[in-house]
Amino acid sequence: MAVTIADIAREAGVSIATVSRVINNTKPVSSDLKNRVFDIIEKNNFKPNELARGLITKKTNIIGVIVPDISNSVFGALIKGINIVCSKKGYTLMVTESGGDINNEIKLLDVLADKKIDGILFAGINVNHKLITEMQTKDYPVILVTQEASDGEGIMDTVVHDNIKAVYDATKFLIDNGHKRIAYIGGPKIDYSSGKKRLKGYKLALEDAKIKLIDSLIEQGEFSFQAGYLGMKKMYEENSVLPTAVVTGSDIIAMGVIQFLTGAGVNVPDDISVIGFDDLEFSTYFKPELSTVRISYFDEGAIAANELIKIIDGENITPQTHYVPHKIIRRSTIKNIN
Amino acid sequence: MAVTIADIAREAGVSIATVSRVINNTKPVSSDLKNRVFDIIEKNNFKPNELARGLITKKTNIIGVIVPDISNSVFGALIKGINIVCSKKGYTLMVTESGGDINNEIKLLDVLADKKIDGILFAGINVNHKLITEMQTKDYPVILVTQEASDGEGIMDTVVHDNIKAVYDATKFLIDNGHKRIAYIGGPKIDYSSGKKRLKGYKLALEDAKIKLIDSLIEQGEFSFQAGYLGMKKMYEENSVLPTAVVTGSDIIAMGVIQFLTGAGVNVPDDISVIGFDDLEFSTYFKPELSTVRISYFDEGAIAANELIKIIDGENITPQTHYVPHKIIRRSTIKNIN
DNA sequence: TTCTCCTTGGAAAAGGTTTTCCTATCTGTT
DNA sequence: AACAGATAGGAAAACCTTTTCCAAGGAGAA
Repeated sequence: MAVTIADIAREAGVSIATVSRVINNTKPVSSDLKNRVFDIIEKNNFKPNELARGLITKKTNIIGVIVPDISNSVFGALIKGINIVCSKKGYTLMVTESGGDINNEIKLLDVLADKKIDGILFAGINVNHKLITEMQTKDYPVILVTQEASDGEGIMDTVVHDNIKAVYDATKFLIDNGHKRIAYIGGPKIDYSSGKKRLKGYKLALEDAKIKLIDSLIEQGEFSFQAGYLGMKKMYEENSVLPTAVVTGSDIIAMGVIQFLTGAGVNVPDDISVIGFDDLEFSTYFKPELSTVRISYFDEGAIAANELIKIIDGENITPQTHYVPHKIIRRSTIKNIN
Repeated sequence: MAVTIADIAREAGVSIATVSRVINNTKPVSSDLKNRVFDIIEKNNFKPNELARGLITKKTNIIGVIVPDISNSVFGALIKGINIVCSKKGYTLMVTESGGDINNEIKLLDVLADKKIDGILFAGINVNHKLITEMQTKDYPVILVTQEASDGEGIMDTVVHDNIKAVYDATKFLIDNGHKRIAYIGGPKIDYSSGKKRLKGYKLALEDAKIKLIDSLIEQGEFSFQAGYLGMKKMYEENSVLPTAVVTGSDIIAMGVIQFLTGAGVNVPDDISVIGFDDLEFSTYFKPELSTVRISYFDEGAIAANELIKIIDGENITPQTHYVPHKIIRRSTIKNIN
């Protein structure tokens, strides 16, 4: 049988209340007594039962995390960032996987609620209105990370990278390197998804540079190697004149694109330049080494966790969107054709 | 205020005990009454407080996970496998990261105990005697995964791949392809670590094929790209006659090896064949496509989780080591020189 | 000296369940 | 008709804390 606070109280010859006060330092106790109690606690290796404690304090020091895919390295980095700050501040993580399915996400919101978590960090694929209203009925704080809410700006506290700006910068980087005929192969066209935002960044950059948009130079599909390969293949077959550069929605897509190109006898970067997105650890090892937009999902996680803990601690914070900076990383897949 | 079981009892005009029985189906209740209570529960969206419940049943339906590195894709796959079966069986995961540090691991064992988890899945780097004894003082079951205990075979229930056999097979595969001068570049030489086991598999295979061991063809270091690169570099510089094939301790190491080789003008696989270990998703995208030993960390996680839940459910299981099968995957980095 | 206020500590309620005893009713058997 | 045994439900203890309310004693002020 585990030792309880009552055992300590008995052995110290004081009341249970006093022991509790010593532990939590919640009311003055004479230092003599305090030391005696501490010694007895130490000796018996007593640890307060966190279930009993949570039952009354309504705090568990557990933070829930919902991600679409645990084994995806993007979310691996995110969770690592979250964990670094949470563990430092005495929180433990409850990690769940939604598969990106909204019904699953809603269910997980409840599963975690039942565990009495203190708050949730939510990484969704498509954070739509239904999801938002669902979150707002809960009695714990939720912070969006990785992905903004589809509408209702300013309602949810959010930590993301600026998808529009990032792809804008990537595209502009290619333009600055002399490219004019620039293709885009990106993620799915779900409303308000990051895929859509990234496409917008691409369009904006072309617009600002007064470059005309060519529909046949835009492909959208999954965030996968396969989709990159197929997207590039389609574009290759349907266009008599190829682009000189392609902006992609992720490193994985970029790799698929390059795979096709190389197989088709098109040299990267001599014939076509390619830029990825994310900067996976692996992108350095890829041949040719992938130029990309570096996103620190680790930082996103850390910042979001910090923000959530502030809210849990009762700081009154007005919801806002925090942008974590991105950075263009030049490696071997971009050629300056100026 | 959340609705409690007392509220339901009052509204139904029955005792709290009855409501509890209806919920848990723990004693016969007339079906009329049962339906009435269920309706009221539904209407009020009542969910039993899991803290209060856990306090008395001593069960939380939480499983703790300890891994060295959350963002490492090996552990990502492991956790995904664990989660698939746990979530299906009504358990939620509490994931923690140890950094592979033993003191941290010991601390986490307690942190999770304080959360009253029902059991732990432990993936360590070096599961030594100290750790084992520590685990055995706890009042929850622990299953080792990914990594066996250093000594005391048969004490801990364990789910791993057979490191010795896997590298043995990899080495033998090269031998069968006509190679005789085979190098090994693997993980660190910590006692009882997987690195050491893999080296043993390599040695055994050579021995069985009556091939003499050459010390200068063995390098051990971190499980990293860098270490692979440097290990191969050292070997390249110190040996006047190069190996025709190299067995590596991981895909990442293999990539480092190939990177160096390619840079030094040595062609893979024409001049030197290389085999990796793990079969990361990425190894297909690597150029040349990496031959490797496929380990399913996903399966390891799933099997281990199943095993743990059995134990939690009270099945009396004698500790044993479960081996999940591996598989040689031939891609483009091995040449048959027969 | 008397009164007030602060300090230290205890008793018991509260938090929300499950479970152990009981009791009363009903069914079926002889 | 009488009795055993099954069935249905309630009261209260138990799980282990924190916290509220109260009391006693001591210090300082008038």
